[in-house]
Amino acid sequence: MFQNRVIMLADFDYFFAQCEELRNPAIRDKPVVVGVYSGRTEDSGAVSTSNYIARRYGVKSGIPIFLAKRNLEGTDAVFFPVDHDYYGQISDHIMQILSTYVSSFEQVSIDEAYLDVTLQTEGNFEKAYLYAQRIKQDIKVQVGISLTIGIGPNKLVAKIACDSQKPDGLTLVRPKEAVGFLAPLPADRLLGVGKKTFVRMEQMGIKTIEDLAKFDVQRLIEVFGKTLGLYFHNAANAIDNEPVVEQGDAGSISKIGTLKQDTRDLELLLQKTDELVETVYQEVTEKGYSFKTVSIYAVNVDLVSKSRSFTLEQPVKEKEVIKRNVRVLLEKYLAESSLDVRRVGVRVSGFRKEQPQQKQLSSFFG
DNA sequence: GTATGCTTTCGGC
DNA sequence: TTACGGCCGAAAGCATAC
Repeated sequence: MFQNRVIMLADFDYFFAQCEELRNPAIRDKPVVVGVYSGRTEDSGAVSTSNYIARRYGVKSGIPIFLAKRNLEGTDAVFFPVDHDYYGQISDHIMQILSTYVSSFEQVSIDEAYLDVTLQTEGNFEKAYLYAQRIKQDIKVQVGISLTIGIGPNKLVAKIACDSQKPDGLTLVRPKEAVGFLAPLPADRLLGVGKKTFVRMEQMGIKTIEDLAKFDVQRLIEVFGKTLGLYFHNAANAIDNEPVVEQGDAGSISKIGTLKQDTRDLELLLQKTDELVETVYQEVTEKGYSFKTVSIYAVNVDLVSKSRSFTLEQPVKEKEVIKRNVRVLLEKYLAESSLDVRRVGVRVSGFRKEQPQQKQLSSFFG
């Protein structure tokens, strides 16, 4: 029908902090910091998001809250604890509006979504640019939130286009421009290229996406295997056929909590994990899942995190199975470590949806 | 030999 | 003399299956 797809990535700007600005517009010209408070001491916790004014003071996602306070001393900065329910409501509202603009929609997180607007724009990138302006304006008027949109011929290019200019950005990369747009960027900007892979690539003389695009495919396949080698070659040449599709449910459910005080006492740890198991189990049950893998997670006093997991032969759905395995995994972990634990977590994954009946099987045999 | 699955760690938000 | 969340999927490195 059309020569190319038109894909957008919409990313809500500094989302949690912008939600707080929306709730209380008087703070818009102040540094705004949203953090997760662990409850241990007054300022124990970490920054989740901050607005761009706070970022000028080096206050960004992940740093300790007390450090953020220190950096912002003498300013009229305001701090908030995360209010996930409120941000979720605003996110749902925006997502609902966005989804009316597209033929395919894929929410990737609370503040990001891919839009396939090929039909709506008739495959025309000039129309797409105007269309994106309209979408941004509509969200601004209806919800009061600004967002950044990247437009490209596929998800890969749309994502990198989006990253290139924010907040309140709109970046268009036409099909003809895509290869040149990616060319100067470091190869690790591609999904699938982590630290180790990037080092291996550098050793092969590959630093930029352009280097990767020009590299002999056969040799890429020899080094990284057929699947990855071909994927790298295509991605570097701005070829990506991943469709925009509604995401299924998450692949894992986990709960993590910070202990009142550090300990390596099994029973004290179990007190905390039992609480976490209750919440995890409730969610798993609501979704009607069976699960195959149980994991524990521990952050030691040195802030290094460790995990242990166990996969069952068959999917099961009993709370007792989680509890039993959490105990075994904690025992195993404590035997291997000598440090006190600061935070613990429980994770279950490997979900199967409960099959209420076996109708599907008949077609398989029929 | 390549694909898939499992475990642990990493990193983005 | 420090200091620091909670989640998720991706990445990495093996082991085993096909």
